[in-house]
Amino acid sequence: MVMERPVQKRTLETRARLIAAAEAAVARTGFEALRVEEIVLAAGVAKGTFFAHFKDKDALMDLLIGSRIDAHLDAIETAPAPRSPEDLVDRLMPLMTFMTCERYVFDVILRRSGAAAIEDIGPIARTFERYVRVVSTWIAGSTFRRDVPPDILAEGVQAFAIQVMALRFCALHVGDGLREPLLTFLDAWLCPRVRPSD
Amino acid sequence: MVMERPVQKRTLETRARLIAAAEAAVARTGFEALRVEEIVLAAGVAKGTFFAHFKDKDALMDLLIGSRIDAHLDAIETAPAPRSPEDLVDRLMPLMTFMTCERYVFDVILRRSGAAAIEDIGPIARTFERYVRVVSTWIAGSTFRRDVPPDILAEGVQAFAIQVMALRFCALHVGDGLREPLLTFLDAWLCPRVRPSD
DNA sequence: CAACAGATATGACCACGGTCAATTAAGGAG
DNA sequence: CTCCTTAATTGACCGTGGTCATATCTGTTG
Repeated sequence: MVMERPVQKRTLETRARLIAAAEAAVARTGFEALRVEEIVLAAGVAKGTFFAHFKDKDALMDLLIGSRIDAHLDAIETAPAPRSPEDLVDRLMPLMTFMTCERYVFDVILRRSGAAAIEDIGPIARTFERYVRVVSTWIAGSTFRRDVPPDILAEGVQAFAIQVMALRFCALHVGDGLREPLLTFLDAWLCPRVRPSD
Repeated sequence: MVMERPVQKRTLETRARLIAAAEAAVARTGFEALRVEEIVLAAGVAKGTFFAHFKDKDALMDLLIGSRIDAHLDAIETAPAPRSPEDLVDRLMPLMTFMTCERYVFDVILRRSGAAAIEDIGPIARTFERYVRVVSTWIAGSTFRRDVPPDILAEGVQAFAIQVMALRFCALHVGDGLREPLLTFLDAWLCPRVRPSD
């Protein structure tokens, strides 16, 4: 007879130990310096066990980074509709600051923001959908332009945010903050001031 | 006495052989499957020699991919100003198709599009500047909106192009072409139709 | 309880990018 | 031509992510 076995308690414990060890290591040395070896040693399991729980190192990163992004979204999603592009930028700033805390983190985010197959859509990819949903809702309740649907506008906001973050790691533009350039784009995107005769 | 020695002929030959071997391998199996070992064997040099010529594997990829992007830009830069967003999309399509020919290629492009230090700005990063310059020139000669400077508009075009290409590798949107979604964005970006009273 | 089946864990092993002290070639000076 | 300095090349070696056949554990069934 076919028996569907529930996940063993042991499994959850091991997984929790791995994640805890990883978080601790990140807190100590940041994301980039994280080594699978290090996690496995701290968690007291064999290397192979790590890969029984996570498809690869990126999958763990996805989880850790994704949960931080989610925390940022939790903090802002219930905010009222922004009154201006400045408002919008203010809300997005903490998230963007986190996303650019390390070059490596930003790379992982880009790599994981879209998944090749439905079955391996990871936490980060989900946060990207959520991001668009949140921003779209804000825009729907705002006084920004109405000639384009809110979800398209929201995707545009995401595109500009990524553009600006990428610029931050570019030698030519380093030192420029995130805020000012993003504001330039969002102002033009959300509040176009073309003359009607044009 | 201080003698500045010119680069030896041998060096150029070795470098040329490495690049030729790499190009041949790419033609055979694509970018992703490229192995340093393979290149080095085909070129008849030791592994260490490879890294004497290229900082790392990514640097070679940067070169190969960058030169292809440049070829695409060569082909379109002298075109006259686009009359419509459709026109603009048409011109950008071949380049975008190349950039998304392999997931790995797109990843390299993203990773290399900005350089951490001035001294290691690579070919791809340069093509990104060139891209913006070309599009900016087009826009300056077009009938698109005038309330935002052409170079900002051009950077926006780049941001949307990247957004759309990223979407292409996303399971949820696979199958959507590049053209239609990009057109949606560029229409809203370049030809906003807000009512003056808004 | 014993026997069993499937889920978990193990660690030796591999693939591949990258390093570096040692070696060899190039070509100018005498 | 020989000597000498610097550039170029070599390949054994390393770090790290990832695999997989084997061993162990767990909960179930009779």
